Amino acid sequence: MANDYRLDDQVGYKLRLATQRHLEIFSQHMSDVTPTQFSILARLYEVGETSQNQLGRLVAMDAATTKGVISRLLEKQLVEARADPNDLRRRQISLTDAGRELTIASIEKAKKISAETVVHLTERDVQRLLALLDKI
Amino acid sequence: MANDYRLDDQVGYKLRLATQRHLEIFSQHMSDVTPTQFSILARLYEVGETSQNQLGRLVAMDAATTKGVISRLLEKQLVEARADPNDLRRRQISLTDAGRELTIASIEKAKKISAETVVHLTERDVQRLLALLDKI
DNA sequence: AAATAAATGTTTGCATACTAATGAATGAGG
DNA sequence: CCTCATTCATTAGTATGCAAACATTTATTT
Repeated sequence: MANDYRLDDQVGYKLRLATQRHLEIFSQHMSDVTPTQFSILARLYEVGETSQNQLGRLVAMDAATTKGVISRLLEKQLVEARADPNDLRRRQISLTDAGRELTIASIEKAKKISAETVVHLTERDVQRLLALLDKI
Repeated sequence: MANDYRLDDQVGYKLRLATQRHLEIFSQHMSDVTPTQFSILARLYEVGETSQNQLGRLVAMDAATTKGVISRLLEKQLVEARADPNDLRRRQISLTDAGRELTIASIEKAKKISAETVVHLTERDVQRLLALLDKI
């Protein structure tokens, strides 16, 4: 029977709505870069210079997607790329000074974004939610 | 301090990863239509003929996005559009016979998809997760 | 060393998604 | 009846995101 299926009760649908809400909050607080661009910057800040593909893997992003994101960050001069002398296939990516500054400032905003996203949840519920999402 | 910020612990990041996993499961089980297209079909099956904009709202989708999805469903002849005689701005959308059949069959697959997405969670945890996502 | 396999990055094509701007049609109020 | 804000649908522009095909380079096998 197809009558006992309610779209609104499905995990996937709710995930989409939650993500939608999160993205809305994100764009309100951070206008310089997109969520995807920020995750690249934040990871780059954590790990330092890395190859483009490796960086993509570190944020669970497709190689093709990563290329596009990096291109836009290059245009904004937030990251820079150089050839790896040891491996001619590789393209080493690193933060520029401007990129580092913006990343540090953005991380403070990101904390607020995360907090506002779960503003209707108790601290205990947040931990529970994160754990449940991990199991998916 | 930016040192106590871990990208991997953020709600937004985990939401993206969970969604990613879900989409992967989805595409494995349902190849005829995309998740977005399916949600339009499922809703249309629930509510019957509706205007395009209204339908978009019913699945929390932007009007511009909705237009694209409907266009592709029209090409696949799963839905049909007709002018509303009472309101010339409106475009009434409804399922074709083929669309209804595919929707009914797809709903069964969708149940499996939802189940597989939360396969690592207990029934109790699933309910908890859905409730927590609702609060976001 | 030659052949094979694997990794890296690029490009193309398709499908979301959102913003902003536009034009047509409608409805409410004066 | 007329104006004006609103609604509906479309279009253009930007940014993800994935699959598939490709060239280059590196690693592994034979």
